[in-house]
Amino acid sequence: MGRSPRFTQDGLNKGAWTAHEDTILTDYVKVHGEGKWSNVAKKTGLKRCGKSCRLRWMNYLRPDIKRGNISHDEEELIIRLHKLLGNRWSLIAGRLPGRTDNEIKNYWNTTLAKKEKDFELKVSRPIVNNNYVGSDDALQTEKVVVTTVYQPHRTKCSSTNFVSMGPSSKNLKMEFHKSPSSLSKEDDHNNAGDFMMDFNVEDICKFLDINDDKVRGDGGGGGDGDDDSSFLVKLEADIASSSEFLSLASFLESAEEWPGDELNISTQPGRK
DNA sequence: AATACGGTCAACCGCCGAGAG
DNA sequence: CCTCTCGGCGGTTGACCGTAT
Repeated sequence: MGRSPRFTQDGLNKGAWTAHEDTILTDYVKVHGEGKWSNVAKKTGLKRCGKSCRLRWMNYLRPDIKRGNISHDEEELIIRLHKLLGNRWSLIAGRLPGRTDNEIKNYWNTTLAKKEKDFELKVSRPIVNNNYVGSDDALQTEKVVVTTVYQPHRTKCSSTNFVSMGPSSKNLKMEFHKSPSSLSKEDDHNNAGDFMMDFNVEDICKFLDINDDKVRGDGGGGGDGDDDSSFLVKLEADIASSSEFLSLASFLESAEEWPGDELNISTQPGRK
């Protein structure tokens, strides 16, 4: 696999790594640790650029790398994460211990991309079936309403999920309620259509690609709710739809347990 | 047996952001 | 500020391999 060895004009080796080169690099990292990759060539005589050394270590030589086929569970998780995060392979890999972004990217491009459409329904349905009893049509109407468990009022049926978080919250518990208009009598009787989900603020921020300092407010800058207006606006704008909330729930449900601090959350009725 | 073809995956490339000077 | 270096990321390439023809 890979590429045959070849040399650049500046004498650097390119292409496939040899076992001898792997040994040199591994020994170097054992002594000096990761980082300072540009020093590897200087200190070991290895004719590889720093980037190549880093890549080889990260994608192949690291001792914690998991070998072998992607399991069914891992595959499902990749699909769900990709649905959420797109081609952000490093983030996806971060949720799969022992797997590298390169490996997941390759796996996606060679195997999963074709199946993507087939999987879309499968990904969303387990959550629907477990927690969100109702027809798929109800999901499409984007009438999920979000409140927190700490302020157990239900917002009025709205098309916008609007949530504010206190400055030190790390986890965010949300209750998802099917909108009253889409609940059948039987659903209502069984409290079906409601489910609760834990969210981690950092992940929400990663998901939304925003700075979580704005949420926590520790060390100055963030402050209380009033200072977070920009965050709230973005949150409202970016994950207003129920489908995205469900996707986020799906993602975090599949992640490991989050260490939870006491929450400091309030909700506001949806606006729109 | 020879060839073509498509899948796989290690490795490279170019871009970008952070941090140091 | 500006420049430079480094590390990280996603996209792409290309050698290898198995299978079909």
